[in-house]
Amino acid sequence: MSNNNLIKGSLQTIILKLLEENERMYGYEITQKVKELTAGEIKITEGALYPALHKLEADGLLTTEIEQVDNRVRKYYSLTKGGQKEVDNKMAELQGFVENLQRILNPTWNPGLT
Amino acid sequence: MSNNNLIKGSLQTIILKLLEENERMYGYEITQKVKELTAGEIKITEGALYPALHKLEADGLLTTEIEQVDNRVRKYYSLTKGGQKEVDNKMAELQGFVENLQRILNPTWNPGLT
DNA sequence: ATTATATACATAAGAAATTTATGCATACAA
DNA sequence: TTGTATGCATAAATTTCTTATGTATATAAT
Repeated sequence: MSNNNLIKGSLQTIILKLLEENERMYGYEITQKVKELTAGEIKITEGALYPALHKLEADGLLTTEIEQVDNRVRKYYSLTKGGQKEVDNKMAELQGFVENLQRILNPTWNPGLT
Repeated sequence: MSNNNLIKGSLQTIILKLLEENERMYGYEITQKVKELTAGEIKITEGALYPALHKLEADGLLTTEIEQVDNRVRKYYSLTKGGQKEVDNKMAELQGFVENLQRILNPTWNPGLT
């Protein structure tokens, strides 16, 4: 994940959320999407992405379909029902953590502000 | 750090920021402060905290003073000049990361909103 | 007495998530 | 034939953390 040593542990959440929005995606597509959304500031490395995808699949949160496109193999991932539930859990967990972080780091910050 | 596998790498930022606000603190005090600020949701473990403090000191960002209080030893930490600069760097880095995370996870979110 | 909890430091073994490096394979441009 | 892009994958090493353990003092509970 680029030069950021921050927020290890959010990769699963990123994958799940992107798949909630996009129905199905393949690995390389995810790396490009993240790069695009963050103006190149966050780069997901293959060494982090593929093991994460395999784990989510092993945990029953994702399913795969393999397709041939232009003589190249693509492995599409999509959310299972369990995966769809897990998106909300992970998002709530992450949001809660970020709020706690704000309470620690930003003394003037108030969670009720709009 | 409690049951949160999220945000590994933010501990240094937390330590530096708390020391910017409090002039000087000792290890146990830091764990209690974080617990208090987050209503017990984030608990910094000793096994994470002390090695982190030692590393920050070794890197020249913190200095220490040992004192006896009620027959117990306390090791007070405070920011060096280098440490004071590093607070801003780490905070900017973390804020930038959180913004990028929002761009990925919250499609309707706009960084310019007030 | 002695057990538990709180304060206060520290280190070591193990687990988890990542980076870095490497490998295979196709397509296209220089 | 060299480099870049696409597309998958795994292994070694590193970082960062959890869990467990150890030392020590003080106080409250059993």
